[in-house]
Amino acid sequence: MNTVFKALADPTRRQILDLLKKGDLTAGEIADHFDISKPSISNHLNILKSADLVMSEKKGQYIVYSLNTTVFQDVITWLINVSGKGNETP
Amino acid sequence: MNTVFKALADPTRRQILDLLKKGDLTAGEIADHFDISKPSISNHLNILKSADLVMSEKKGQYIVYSLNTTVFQDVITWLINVSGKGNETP
DNA sequence: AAGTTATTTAGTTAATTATCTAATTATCTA
DNA sequence: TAGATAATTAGATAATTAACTAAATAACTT
Repeated sequence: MNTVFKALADPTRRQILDLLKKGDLTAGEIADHFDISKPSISNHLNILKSADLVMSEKKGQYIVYSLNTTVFQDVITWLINVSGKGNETP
Repeated sequence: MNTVFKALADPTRRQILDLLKKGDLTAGEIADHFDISKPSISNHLNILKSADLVMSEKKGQYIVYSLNTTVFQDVITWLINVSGKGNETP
């Protein structure tokens, strides 16, 4: 859970997720959207992958990244739980 | 928005939010739950306050902290948007 | 097989962050 | 008002993180 929050705490990584929302992309295509070196983007992708927020699949010479939407639900649940419920005066 | 994600990216701060979910607490009461110095907790509270995740109110000698639930909704919305919608092949 | 392209790994550096101790400010009580 | 308690601010240090360049790996093309 901490890994996920840490991964989400960087604006570049959130932008990457925003890009992938629109469709799958190769590592290179993702890097092209940023003014950051490819190795740095590679590192960000790794962090997102470790947090299970994205998946990667090798397609020949390319590596295609895509969103893994399942983990988001856990974060949403935590947030709803901490913010929404438990506030009723019993 | 970045401030909020950064604030949520620390386990101690998330624990503080979990505590406040159950009810308001003074800075000292919060610090008592942790093995960390009071100044460190004070710093964490400051970060949570800057992110508008908590509010503080001076009650005499004490400062009472409480959850500010409104900001959580923005984070939830972002997460739902990035994970849920936009995946339909149009 | 030699060269080119895509991506990652390794190693380094600079910036940020979490923590600590010590000192300060403010409030309460005897 | 003097002493005790609550919380913060200040300043220092250690750990983490984001970024870079250079090198390595893997797959495609001619």
